[in-house]
Amino acid sequence: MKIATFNVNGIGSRLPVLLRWLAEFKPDIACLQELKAPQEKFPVAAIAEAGYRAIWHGQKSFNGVAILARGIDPVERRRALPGDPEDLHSRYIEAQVGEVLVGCLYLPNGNPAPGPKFDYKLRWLDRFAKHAGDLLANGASVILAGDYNVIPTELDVYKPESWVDDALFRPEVRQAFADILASGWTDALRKVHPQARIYTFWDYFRNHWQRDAGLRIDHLLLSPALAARLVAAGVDREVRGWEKASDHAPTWVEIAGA
DNA sequence: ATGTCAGGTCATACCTGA
Repeated sequence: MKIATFNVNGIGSRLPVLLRWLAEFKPDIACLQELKAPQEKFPVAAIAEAGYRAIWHGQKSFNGVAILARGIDPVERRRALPGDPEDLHSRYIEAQVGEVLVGCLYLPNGNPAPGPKFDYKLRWLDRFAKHAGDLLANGASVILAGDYNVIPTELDVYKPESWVDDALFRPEVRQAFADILASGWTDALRKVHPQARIYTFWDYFRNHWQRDAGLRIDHLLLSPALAARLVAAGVDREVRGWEKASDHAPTWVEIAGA
């Protein structure tokens, strides 16, 4: 079973890229972020035509997350992170998909740091860590996949020194991510490729894609029950080179059985 | 500071968010 995460950067203008990726790479489950579309503008018919059923949480202008599953209904469990009813950003959705519980997240970018946006990122990370801990408690097969906006280590950025003041690489943020891993979650890409330089995002500035000046910020975290069945993980890099590409590439894991 | 996208609006030129 292949489970992927893909920050599409606008599902409206990026629909041809999304449909081509689904057709060519055929993930069983796909977590999408940055729909940048209100709830009623989600292209449910085109996605159904491609063979996927979906749940989504849209928002005007920015944010927005979705879970797609091929030939099976995602059964929604929640459409917000617990802990702050006043947080109205569409950044988290969770569903049971067959035997796997799937959490799809779009963690706040947090720039500029310091500032209120960075404070919001740290609060969101704290709420996420608590929820991740709750999900671990019952031993279920859980995956938390999405755009974390976290560069975990120096191996995950083309030029660490130019990112030291960025909200994606600040020590508090890296520590929060490391604490989540230490609590029992497995960073699937890093588990399969311990030393490799792997990027999932190349911004549109300064020919970063052409220079392979990227970041690894899209992550798939596995609970112990799923980590035990991890057989492969990777990035569909070529998608970043397609016409009208998102600035992120789809990132995936292969789980044995099912 | 720069750079390039998408989506939005006191709309065909700027704003935010990334």
